[in-house]
Amino acid sequence: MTVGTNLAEVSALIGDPARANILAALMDGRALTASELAYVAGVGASTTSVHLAKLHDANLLTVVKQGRHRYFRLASPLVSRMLEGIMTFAAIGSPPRYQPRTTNDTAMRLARTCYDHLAGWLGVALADALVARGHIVLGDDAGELTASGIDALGKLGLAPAALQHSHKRVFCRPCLDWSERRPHLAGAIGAALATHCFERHWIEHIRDSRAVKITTAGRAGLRSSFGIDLSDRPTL
Amino acid sequence: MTVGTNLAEVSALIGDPARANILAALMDGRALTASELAYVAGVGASTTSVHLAKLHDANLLTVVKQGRHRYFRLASPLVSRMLEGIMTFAAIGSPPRYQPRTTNDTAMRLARTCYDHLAGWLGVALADALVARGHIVLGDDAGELTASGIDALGKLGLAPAALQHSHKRVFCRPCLDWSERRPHLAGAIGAALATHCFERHWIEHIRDSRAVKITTAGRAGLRSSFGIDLSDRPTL
DNA sequence: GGAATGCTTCGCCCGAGAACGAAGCGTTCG
DNA sequence: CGAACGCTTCGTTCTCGGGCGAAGCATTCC
Repeated sequence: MTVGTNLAEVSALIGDPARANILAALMDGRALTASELAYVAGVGASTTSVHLAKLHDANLLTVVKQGRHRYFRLASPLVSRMLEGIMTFAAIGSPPRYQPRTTNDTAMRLARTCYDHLAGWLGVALADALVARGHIVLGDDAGELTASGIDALGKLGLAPAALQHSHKRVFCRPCLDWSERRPHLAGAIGAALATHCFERHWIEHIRDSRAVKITTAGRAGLRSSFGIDLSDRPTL
Repeated sequence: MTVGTNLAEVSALIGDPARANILAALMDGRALTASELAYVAGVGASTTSVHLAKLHDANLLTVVKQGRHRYFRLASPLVSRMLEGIMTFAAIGSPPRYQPRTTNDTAMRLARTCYDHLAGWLGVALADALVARGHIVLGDDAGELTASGIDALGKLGLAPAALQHSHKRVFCRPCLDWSERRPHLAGAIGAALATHCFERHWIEHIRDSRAVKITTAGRAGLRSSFGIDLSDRPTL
């Protein structure tokens, strides 16, 4: 069976804990060096080298040499999607078993990027707020911006109507959040909202992570614009 | 790393050739018995039993007892999506290496179902035909039915306008075809087209497979309705 | 130039887990 | 009721591949 074979080969590649850690660390699209990846993988440099070679051979990673460093990154958005698909199942479809929380984990669960939009508690809260106010209607597979939504987001300077009719990209769709297990907003509108938050410095990237920090200005802005209350959330 | 661990566990589960064959065989949503799965897995009954138990424990499969048979099926659409994601990468992102073709493989590549819509050569040809005639505009991530498309599909009795404004489901989106490596049509419109073809007996399910057979009536109908020429395609 | 750094290659060890066959248990058929 | 069937459990074997450290090869720093 040629189909099953490829399925098995690729999955087996991801199925090693060290390699899975490497791939998870690269999920946000950054490029990391072999040494950094050895650290996140939790194994020695020599072992990591072998793993990276395999991932590279299978076209999961691309590599660029820079001086005496070798920077690895995910080879394509296809790889990200594949990994996100597996992680989503692992988080949602799998039995809710006890998982120790790390500090970084807490930050990731509060707010992080997912491709170009927001995920984590914040991402879900944002989606909830827009749905609660009748700005967005969300289905299982797609969503729709209502007239009041076009109006409200327009007042924030987002010009959603302009995005709405490009068919290059889905305008509004739910994206299952693996930590909250509920949908957040993806598609053009999700990206626009994330950009908006970054531009106003409501959120900032946390170094070496997909997690984002919610600034003081962000706490105020998210409350006044969307009614999102962060007072009972950890400051980190 | 709690995230990477789950990723690895799930992937390792899929990463065994026997289990991958089992999952691939269940991809179309049918339920198969343990014996049938033992056959597709290519291992003995006892070994299969262990594999099925693992897949079941991890919530990838559900099982229903019926007499002395145990029927297994994929536990949820989430599992299908995950597997489709991996298979897509395996087919597209991986190096184009030599793959021996089996008879069944040929049928699968000609026409098959992908969830509820059509894939394979036929699926891509259908998408191409609609795009070429200006009925559909396809982007990377979404697609749009044009006025001429609404008109043309309406004449076939599809009432696309009715489907278009339910936001429960994406109306039209491209879905990367792993055998053709080009997009076919998914979403509500893809499903409607597939249903249309089945209802008119243009295509029929092939027993024990996701592959579909194109009937003589189908060859005529696909040509007259969409200009799809199957004369140089194998009859099987 | 020499030392330090980053990464890879090699050889070895070792454990996890996939496979099988035999035996056991429950269901159905004649 | 006995036989056949479908599936699981058990015990054993054995292979694959991940792990490490030492050594080797680049590149860069001082």
